[in-house]
Amino acid sequence: MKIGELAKRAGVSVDTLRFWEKEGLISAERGTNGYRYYGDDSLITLQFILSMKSLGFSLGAIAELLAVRVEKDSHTCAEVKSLAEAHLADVEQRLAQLTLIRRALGSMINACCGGNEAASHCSILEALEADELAD
Amino acid sequence: MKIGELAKRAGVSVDTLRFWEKEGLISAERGTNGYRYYGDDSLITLQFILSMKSLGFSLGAIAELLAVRVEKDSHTCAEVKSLAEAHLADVEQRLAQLTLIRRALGSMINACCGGNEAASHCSILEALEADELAD
DNA sequence: GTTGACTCTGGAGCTTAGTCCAGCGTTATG
DNA sequence: CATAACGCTGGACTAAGCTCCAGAGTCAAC
Repeated sequence: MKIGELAKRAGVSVDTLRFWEKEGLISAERGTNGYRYYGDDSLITLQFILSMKSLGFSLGAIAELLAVRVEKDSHTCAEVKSLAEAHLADVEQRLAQLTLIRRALGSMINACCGGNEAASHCSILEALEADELAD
Repeated sequence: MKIGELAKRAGVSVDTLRFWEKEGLISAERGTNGYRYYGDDSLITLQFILSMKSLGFSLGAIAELLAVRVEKDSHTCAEVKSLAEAHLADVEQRLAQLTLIRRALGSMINACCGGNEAASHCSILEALEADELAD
């Protein structure tokens, strides 16, 4: 498929796709006309990129994770493993933080009557502190 | 405490603190000399901001969550509750995505021998797809 | 075979989130 | 009481990550 269709299917702009290519996140076959042509696998890559981005990973970090596939044979297993382990530690930490925030938001929602009264005792910080103490 | 001490304790620059104040994330008492003075609660706010930032939330979204406390009486419980519910849905989605990525990284690490061989079969995308199928 | 939609490259411009002065006032220490 | 360290404001600058042209070629449909 051409860039326009891929962009539409992935929900990003063609400019973004060309930018991500320049940054080394995606790649494309080129026709004799100079056009970029993509397969369905590109869509999966894009969904992964969008996920990672929404989680606050930088394009550089995403490229690093993706690069392993592209440059398979130039990386040793040891390199890949330690890279993956570093990213896993990062992911674990984010999960722990998100879990705390989820609990705090849950506490706020529970404590909050939801009516038309002034929300005098609803604060994410108070909920976070209460939750952390409740451990 | 003054801005320099708060910055040091929170691990951010004084410029950043002044910028965040301008953006409505934090506030400070002012002395007659014009200096900003902070209490210990500011440190908790800053830790929350740093957590949220590392998870990819924009300053705007963080300000929105924090604003509830500051403007307590001008928000109804209903407003606060629906805001919190929207953010909770967002957090749940991030948790789900992170959990998938954690599993994929775990699979990569398991599959990867860790030796000096070429890493021909180690890819985050392959691991993700394998994991999703394995459900 | 021309019109309109699509693609290309290169470069300028924009937003977010800071970072870094300059020029000046304030505070603390020897 | 000098001087170094700290604080203030306003504004310029930066990096990341897009976004938007201009100018030119390509393709598809009528």
